[in-house]
Amino acid sequence: MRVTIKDIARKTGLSVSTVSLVMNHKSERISEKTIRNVLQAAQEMNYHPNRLAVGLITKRTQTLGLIIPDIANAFFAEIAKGAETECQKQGYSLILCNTNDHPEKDVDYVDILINKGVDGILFTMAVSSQVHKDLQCFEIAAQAEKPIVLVDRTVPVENKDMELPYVSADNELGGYMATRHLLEMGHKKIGFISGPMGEQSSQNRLFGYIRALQEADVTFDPTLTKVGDYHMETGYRLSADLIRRGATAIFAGNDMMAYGVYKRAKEQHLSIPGDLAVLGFDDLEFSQMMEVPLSSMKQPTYEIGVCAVQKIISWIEHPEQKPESVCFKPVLMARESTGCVSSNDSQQEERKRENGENS
Amino acid sequence: MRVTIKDIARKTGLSVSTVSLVMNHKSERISEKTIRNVLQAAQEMNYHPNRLAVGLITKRTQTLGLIIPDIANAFFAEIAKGAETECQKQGYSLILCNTNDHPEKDVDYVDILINKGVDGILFTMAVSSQVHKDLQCFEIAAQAEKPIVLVDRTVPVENKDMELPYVSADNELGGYMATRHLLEMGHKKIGFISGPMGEQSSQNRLFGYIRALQEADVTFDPTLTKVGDYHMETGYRLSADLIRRGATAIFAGNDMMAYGVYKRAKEQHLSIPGDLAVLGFDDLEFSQMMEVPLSSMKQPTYEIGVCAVQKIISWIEHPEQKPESVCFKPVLMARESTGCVSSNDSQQEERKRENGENS
DNA sequence: TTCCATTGATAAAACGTTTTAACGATTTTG
DNA sequence: CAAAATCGTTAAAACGTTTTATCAATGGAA
Repeated sequence: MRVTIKDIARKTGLSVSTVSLVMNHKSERISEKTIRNVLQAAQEMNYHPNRLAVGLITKRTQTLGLIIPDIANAFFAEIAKGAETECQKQGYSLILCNTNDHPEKDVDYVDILINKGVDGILFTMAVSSQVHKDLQCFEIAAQAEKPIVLVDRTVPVENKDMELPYVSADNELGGYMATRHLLEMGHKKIGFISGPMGEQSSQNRLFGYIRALQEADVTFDPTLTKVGDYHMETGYRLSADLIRRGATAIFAGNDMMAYGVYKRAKEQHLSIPGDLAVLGFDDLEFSQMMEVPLSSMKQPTYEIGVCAVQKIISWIEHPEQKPESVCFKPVLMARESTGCVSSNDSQQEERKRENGENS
Repeated sequence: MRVTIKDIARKTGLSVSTVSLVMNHKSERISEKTIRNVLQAAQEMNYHPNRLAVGLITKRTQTLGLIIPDIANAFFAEIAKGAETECQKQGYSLILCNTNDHPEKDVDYVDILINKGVDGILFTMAVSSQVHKDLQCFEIAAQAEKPIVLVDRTVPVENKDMELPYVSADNELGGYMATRHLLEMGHKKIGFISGPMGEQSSQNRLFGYIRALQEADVTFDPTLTKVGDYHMETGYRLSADLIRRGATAIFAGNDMMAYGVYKRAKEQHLSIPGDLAVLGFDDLEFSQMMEVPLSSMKQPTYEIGVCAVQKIISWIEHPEQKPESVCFKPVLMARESTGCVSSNDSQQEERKRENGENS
C-alpha cells in the first residue's frame, strides 16, 4: 500500500493538518522541532503526496495538454520536445494528443483534457478541409475557465477580447525573406508552391511572397502560384507547369514539396541551382545533407514549444492577464540550391526572437 | 462552475448514488424511468464526471506514461504516435516524458507518473554511459504495483520472475538479415559500424552480423567492426578506416551513420554501390529519396508503439497474468545503395509480426 | 488574581466521485 | 394474515489531500 499523509501523521504522533502544513511550507506558526520531525518521517517513509487528491481540492494538477495534428511530423515533434522540456523544468507534465488533423478529435480531446483537470491546453488545431470545430473547442475551454494557447496555427476572430494568444513563426515575414533572397540572386520569374489555403500560415507566406515582389517592382503573376498540400508528390506534380512557364526559381511552401521539385528537376535534367533555384520552408534536418543542399527558411520550432509553455503557465498563474502573442522571426538558411556557398550552417543559426504585437 | 453529479442529482430529485449507478451502467436494479431521467438530465446539463475524483476512489485513471529518450528522434516519434493512437482507441491518455537519455530523469519521471496515478508505464530507458538507474525505477513501480512494459530497449535480469515484458524489433535478426543481404550481393569484406555497446540492441545487431558471416564461412574480422554512436558525423569518421582496409560494403547501425558514409564516399569519389555498398538500419523517411536511395532495415516502429500499449492495458486489466514479450521481425528495404533496383517500396512493406518467446 | 495576546497544533469541512449495506414499500409465499 | 422475498432507492463511508476557524496552553500585563 502506498504511504499517505495519515501514515506519517500517525508515525509522528501529529495531526494530518500539521503534516500538510509542513509539507507545503506554510509553517510559519509551526515549531522548529515538529518541522524537523515531519520532514524526517516523510523522508524515511518516502512519502509523496497523491496528486489526484491534491488536484481534487486545489483545482490544479500541474498538467498541460498538447493537441497536435501529427507527432511523427518532425515539425511538431520538435515543438513537442521544446514544450515537454519546459514543462519538466517548471514542474508540469504534458499529455500528448494526436489528432491526425481530424477536427472532431480536437473537440474530443479538449473534453477529455478538461475532465482530467489539466491546467491549460496548448493547441494546434486540425485543419482538415473546411470543417470548423475551433469555436466549439474554445467554448468548452472557456466554460471550464481553462486557458488555451494556440501553437503555430492561428485563428482569426472578430471579437478582439475573445482572441486567444498564439505562438508561431512570422510566416508573412518568412515568405517575404525567402522571396527577397531569390530576387537578390537575380531571379524575376519566381514560382511559388503554397501550402493549403485553409491554413492561415500558408496564406501569410503567400502575402509575404507578393509583398517582396511588389517591393522589387516585379509584377505578381498569378499563374506562377500553385496551391499545394505540403506533400512531396505535390511538389513534383505542380513544379512541371511552373518550369514550363519559364520560372527560374521555385519557392516551395515546405521542404517536402521542395524535394518533389528536386525530383522533377532531376527528371528533366535541369541542374540546381544552375537551371533552377529551389528554396524550401522548415529546414528539415535532411535538407542540408542532400546532393545539393537545400536552402530553406528555418523556424525556431523548439523555441516555439518552450515559449508556448511559458506563456500558458504565466496565464495560469495570473488568470487576469492574458499573455501577448509571440511571432518568431524565421531564419534564412542559404545553401547551394539557391546558388550560395554552403557555409557553416551553425553561424547562420543565431535566431532572433521578435516579440510582436498580435499579428 | 463545472456541473457535478450533485447538480444532476438535485435536478432529477434523486440521490447522488442513483445518478452514479446509472452513469456507470450498473443499473440492473434501477427503473427504466429514472434511468431515462438521469440520462436526459446529464445530457442537458452536459455532465462529465471529474476524472480526478473518479481516479481517487477507483485507483484507475485511464492514463499511461511514456518515457522515451527523445521525441524529436523520428524513431521514437513514430513509436509515440502508434502508442498514442492505440491509447486513444482504448480510452486512455498518454503522458509524454522526454529524458534526453539522462538516467536520473527516468527515476524522476517514474516517481511523478506514479504520484499522478498512471495505470502503467511504457518505458524506453535512458542509456547514457554506464549509469544504471533501471533497478531503482523498477522497484518504485513494483512497490506501487504499477506495470511497466519496456519499449525497444530491453534489460537483462537474472531473476526470471522479475523480468519485465518488452516490445521491440528483433535486432539480432536484423543484423543477420542485413549482413546476409550484403553477402548475397557478393561482398566478403563487410564493414560494420555499430551503435553504442551500452545498448543491448547494438550488441544484438553485432551478433546477427557475426552469425551471418559465420554461416557463410567468412571469418569475422574484428578490425572491420567499429563502435559508433548513431550520429552522422561518426559514420563519416569511422568509415574512413573501413574503406582503407578494403571494405567493399558497409553496414551501418542506423541510417544517420549511413548518411555519414555517403558523405565520405562522395569525398573520396567512390560511387555507391559500384565502389562501395551501403546498408542502413531504421529506414528513415529520407533514405528512399536520396540521390542513391539507401537500402535499410526497417523496423515496424508504429506497430511497436501500438503493441506496447495493448500489452500494458491487458496487464492492467489482468494484473495476475504478465503478458509475453514481443519481437518484431525487421524488413529489408533493398534499394540502389546495395545494387538493387529501386522497386516499388510498398510491395516490400508487408511486414510480418513474429510473436516470439522471450528473447 | 484576572484578562488578553501569543503560540503551536488540530478538528472538521470540503473537493467529486464510487460502492456497500440498509432501508421502506411492495409483492409473494406459506 | 404474518413472514419472507423482491424491488427501487439511498445514506454513509471512503479515497487523500488542503485550509480555515478554533482550541488549549503559556506568558505577560493590569
